Amino acid sequence: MKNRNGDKYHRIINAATKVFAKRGFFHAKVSDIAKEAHVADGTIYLYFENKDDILISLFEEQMQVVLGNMMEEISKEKDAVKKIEKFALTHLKLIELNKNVAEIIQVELRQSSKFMKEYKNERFLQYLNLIDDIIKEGQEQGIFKKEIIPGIAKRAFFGALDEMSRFWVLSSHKKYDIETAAKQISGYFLYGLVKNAG
Amino acid sequence: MKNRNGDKYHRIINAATKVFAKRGFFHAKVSDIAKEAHVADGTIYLYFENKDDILISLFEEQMQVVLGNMMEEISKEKDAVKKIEKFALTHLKLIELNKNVAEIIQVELRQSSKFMKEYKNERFLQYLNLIDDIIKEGQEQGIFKKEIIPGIAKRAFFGALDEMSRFWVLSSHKKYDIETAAKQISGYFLYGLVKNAG
Amino acid sequence: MKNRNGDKYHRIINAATKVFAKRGFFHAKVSDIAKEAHVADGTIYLYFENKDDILISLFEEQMQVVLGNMMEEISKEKDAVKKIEKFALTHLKLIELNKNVAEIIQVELRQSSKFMKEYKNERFLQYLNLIDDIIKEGQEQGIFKKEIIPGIAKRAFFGALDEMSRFWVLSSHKKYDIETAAKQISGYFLYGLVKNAG
Amino acid sequence: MKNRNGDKYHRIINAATKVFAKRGFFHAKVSDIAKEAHVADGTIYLYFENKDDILISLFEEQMQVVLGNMMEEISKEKDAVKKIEKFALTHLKLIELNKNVAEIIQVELRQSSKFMKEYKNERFLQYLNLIDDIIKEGQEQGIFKKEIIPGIAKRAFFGALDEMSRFWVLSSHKKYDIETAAKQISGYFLYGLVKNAG
DNA sequence: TATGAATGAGAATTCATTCAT
DNA sequence: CATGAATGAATTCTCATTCAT
Repeated sequence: MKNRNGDKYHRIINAATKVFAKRGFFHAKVSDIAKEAHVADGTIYLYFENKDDILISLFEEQMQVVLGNMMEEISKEKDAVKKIEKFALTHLKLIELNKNVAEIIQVELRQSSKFMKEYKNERFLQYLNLIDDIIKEGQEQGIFKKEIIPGIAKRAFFGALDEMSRFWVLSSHKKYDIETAAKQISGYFLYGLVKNAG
Repeated sequence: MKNRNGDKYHRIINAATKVFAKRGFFHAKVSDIAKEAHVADGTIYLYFENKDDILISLFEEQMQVVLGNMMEEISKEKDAVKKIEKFALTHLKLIELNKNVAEIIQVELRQSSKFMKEYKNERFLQYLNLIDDIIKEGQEQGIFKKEIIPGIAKRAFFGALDEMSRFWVLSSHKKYDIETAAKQISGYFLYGLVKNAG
Repeated sequence: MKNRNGDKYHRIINAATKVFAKRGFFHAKVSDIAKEAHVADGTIYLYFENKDDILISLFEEQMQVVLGNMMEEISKEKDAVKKIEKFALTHLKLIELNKNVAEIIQVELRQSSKFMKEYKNERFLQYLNLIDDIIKEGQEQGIFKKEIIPGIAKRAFFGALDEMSRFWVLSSHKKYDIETAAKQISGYFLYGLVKNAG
Repeated sequence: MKNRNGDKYHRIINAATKVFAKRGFFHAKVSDIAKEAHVADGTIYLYFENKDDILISLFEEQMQVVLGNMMEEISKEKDAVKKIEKFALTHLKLIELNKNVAEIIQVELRQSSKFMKEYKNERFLQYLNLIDDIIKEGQEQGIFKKEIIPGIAKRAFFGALDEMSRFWVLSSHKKYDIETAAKQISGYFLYGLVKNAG
C-alpha cells in the first residue's frame, strides 16, 4: 500500500499539478514531476502506483477540498434559491482560486475516455448531488416547480457553470467578473430568460 | 497538397472516427486507422498532414454538417422561445445520431488544451453564436429580459446541453429520453426553476 | 534494359545533379528529382534501376566527359613537367566549372563504403592512371627520378589536388585563385619544398 | 546532461566504431550499436543526443588521441624536413593502427556534406595546422622556399597522405609498406619528382 | 525509504518502388 | 512510353517503470 501521508506525497501532488497544467497529462514526464518535487524519479513510485494514479489522486485530493468548501458554503444558506446562487458563486470562485487544478480537471481528467469510463468518479458525483439535493429541497419547500427532474437539472446547472469555467481556463483573460457571471447563470436557472415567466 | 475529396479521404475520416471513439486520440494508432479504412499506413499521409490533422479534419467536417443542420432547423422557427427549444432538441438529436463523433468532440477535441489552445476553433464559435443570435433576437423582440448578457447565456445554455450529452456519451444507457431532456433544459433557461418566477 | 539515350535520360541526370548537390544523396528524394526533371516519379524507373543507379550513372557520365577533356589537354603537352602542370590546372578548372558535379563526386559517391567497395570504380582508376602514365613517361625521358613509385605518386598527386577541391567545394569562397593553387601544387610535386633540392 | 565518462560511454563509442565501419553511418542502426555494446537501445540516449552525436563524439575522441600522438612525435624532431617526414610516417601508422576509425573518418565524416558543412571541424583544422606550423618554421629557418603558400601546401600534403590512406582503407591489402609510402610521399613534397630540381 | 541509471516496448512517419491505367 | 496514387517496410527516439544499491 502506498503511503498517502507525509511531506513527499503532497510535494509530488503539487509538483504534478504544475507540470500537468503546463504540459498536459500526456506530455508531462514523470521525471519532470520528480524534478519539480525535488525527489528522485523512483520515489514517485513509492507514493503512486503509476502516472495515471498521480492524476486520479490529484483529482481526489482536490475534490475533497472543493466538496468540503462547497458543503460548508451551502449550509450557510437556508433558502433553496439562495443555495443555488451560492453554489454558482462558490463554484466559480473555487475555479478562480486554483486555475491549475481547474485546468487539469477540465482538460486532462475529462479528456480521456480512459479516465471517464474506467474510473468511477465518485467525488464528482457527490459534487453533482449537492445540486440535486438543493433542487429536491426547493421542490419540497414548494419553491421550485415540481415538474423539474433533478437528475437533469443538476447536470444542466453544473454544465452551465462548467462551460463558463472552461472558457475562463482556456482564455487568458476574463471578460466578465465572477459575481456577474454567477449572478447571471443562477438567474437563468432560477427565473429564466423570458420576461414575466413562471 | 493534400487531396480532400474522393473515396479514400472519407474512408479514413470514418475509420478514424471509429478508432478515436474506441481508444481515445492518444491511444489510437495510425496503423489501426489505416487497417480500419483498408488502406496502407502511408496512404493516410497522402490525405492528412499527421495524426493531429486527422482529428482536426474530422472535427471540421462534422461541424460543417452540424452547423448546417442546426441553422436550417432554427430558421424554421420565428419565435425566439421556439428557437431555443428547437436548438436544445436538435443539439441532443444530433449527438444521438452520431455518438462516435460526439464522443470525440466532447472528449478528445474540446477537452484537449493542445487543440483548444493552439487550434482556433472557428466552427465551434460559430455554433455558439447561433445561440447568441437567438438571445439577442429575443431581447430585441422584447421577449427576453434585457439584463441577460448573451455572451454568458450562450455558454451557459450550451454548457447545459453539453453536460447532458457528455453524460449520455459516457454512460451506456440513457435514463431520460431526448425530448424530455431537451424540454427540461430549454424549460429551465426560458422559465427558470422557480414557481411564478419573472 | 534501360533506355540510356533521349531527352528524358539527360534531364533526369541533370535534375539529380542539382538535387544531390543540394540535399545529399541520402536525403535527396526520388520524387524531388522527378519534379526537377518535370517527369513523373515512375518515369525515373524507366531510365534507371534505382536511386543508386542514378548516382552511379551520373558519375559515369561526368567522368567520361572529364576524362575526355583531361586527355585532350594533356596530349597538347609533350614534356612530362608541363603535363603535370597542365593536369593540376585542368583538374581544378574542371572542378570549378561544375561545382555541383564535383560536390557529388567528392561528397556523395565516395561517402559510402557501399559505393567505394562494391562499385568497381573504373573511370576513376582510368583518371588516376593518366597521372601514372605521365610519371612513367617522365621517368623514361630521364626527367623524373627513377626511384619514384608511380602507383604511390599518382595517388599523392591526385590526393593533393582533391583535398584542395574539397576545401573549395565545402567552403563558400576561394582564398586562392585556381592558377595560383595549380601552380603551387604542381610546384611542390615537381620541385619540392626544400630550397636547392634535387 | 550527458555522461561522457565511465564504462558505458566508451563501450558505445567502440561498438559504434565497429558498426559504422561495417555498415556505413546511414545504414547503421542504433539498435545494432546497442546490441554490439551490450546495452539497451535507450541507454544510448543517456550518453548521446542522437545518432549524429555518436559519430561526432567518436571523431572528437579519436582526433584528440591522434592530435596528441602527432604533436608528441613531431616535437621530437627539430628539423623541418625531419618533421615533415615524421608527420607522413606517423599519419600512416596511426591510420594503420585503427583501420575502423580511419574508415569512418575517411568515408563517413569527412565526406558528408552534412557534417562537413554544419559541424565546425575544429580538431581537423588543428591537425592540418600542425603541417602549416612545420612549413612556416621551415621557411623561417631558410630551409623551405619562401614562395610556398602554407595554406595550400598543408592541404596538398594532407591530401596526398589522405588519399593513400583511403586507398588502404578501401582496399583489402596493402601493395606498399608504410615506411615506403611515407618516405615516398614526404620525398615528393620535400624534393620533388624532378631530377636535380631546386 | 530513497535513488537514478538502465531498460525496452512502442509508434509516427518517410519514401523508394510498383503497377494499373 | 508515361503517369502518380498507393504501398508498407523500416527505424529513431521517448519515457514509464524497475531494481540494485
